[in-house]
Amino acid sequence: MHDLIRQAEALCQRSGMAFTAPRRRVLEILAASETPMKAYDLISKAGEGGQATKPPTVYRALDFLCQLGLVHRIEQDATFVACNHAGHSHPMALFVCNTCLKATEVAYDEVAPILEKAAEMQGFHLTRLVVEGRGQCQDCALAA
Amino acid sequence: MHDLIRQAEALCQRSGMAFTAPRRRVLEILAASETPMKAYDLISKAGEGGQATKPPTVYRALDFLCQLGLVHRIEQDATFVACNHAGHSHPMALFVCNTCLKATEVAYDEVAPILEKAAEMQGFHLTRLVVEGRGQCQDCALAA
DNA sequence: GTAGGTAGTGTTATGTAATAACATACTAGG
DNA sequence: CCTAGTATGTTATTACATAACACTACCTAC
Repeated sequence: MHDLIRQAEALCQRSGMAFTAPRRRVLEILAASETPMKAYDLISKAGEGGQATKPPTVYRALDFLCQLGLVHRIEQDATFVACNHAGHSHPMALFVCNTCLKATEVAYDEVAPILEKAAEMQGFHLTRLVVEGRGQCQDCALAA
Repeated sequence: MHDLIRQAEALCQRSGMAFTAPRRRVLEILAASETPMKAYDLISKAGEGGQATKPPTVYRALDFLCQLGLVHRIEQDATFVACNHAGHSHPMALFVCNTCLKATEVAYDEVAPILEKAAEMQGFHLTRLVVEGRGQCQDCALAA
């Protein structure tokens, strides 16, 4: 979990971007969370202790972290989750458990080319692909 | 386009559901639109002419139509689009053109099993799958 | 060193998306 | 009838996201 912060620092330094206080704060909170978080939970959490934190501050940090691939936005429910496989942004699907709400990352390297091909057959050229799922994770299946 | 309305009527009758005025109105507007629409555009459009239409009315209609597979919600940007392949809700991806904003539906029957398998390998059991893309459609590629 | 550009943050205000909660109407079965 | 089920109407509010502008820090070219 502190790994992620160090990775972020390294990544920023390499690409000449600033790993500023609000960006660090947002990433720390997300990294510490078991489950994906909603933006406004993040905002109020970020405001605890220190000075009040307003929406644009957090949204800007989130945009930055998403671009670097350190954080993913889950479109289905507008939540954000820290990425384990940080840095190298290869295509991955996010599957969210309906019970415990934890997100599981699954690589879909095999699938991406197929979808790209299917799109090209209709003349459509893909630049971004979102693959998300819902269901039940292993732990919750065993617990049931 | 009126096909879609007739299909909806038939589908509702078969399953004993009511194809009521607001549901029809929302589907008509979506069917007439070239591109996916945002909810509040729908709301104001639905309110033109007749009596004012409030958000819950439209959202309820959208929920209904989505469940029947007559309409799809595009999670990336919270828009709604009428479904050409209505009724039989086989898995399909929605690819949205960044230029003309039109949505193209692409079946991914081949891909779904692969993703399900990849998920199962991590003990995750899928109940819902979202596949969405962004890029450039054929028409816009040719026009460029 | 200082003028000007770039990148980032702080702050106010507002726009946009979605739903809770409750009242009302229609309709089919007993 | 009347009542259970289904759907709509209405008010209000909650949640998600960004526009616009002021300010600071830093860097670099003259």
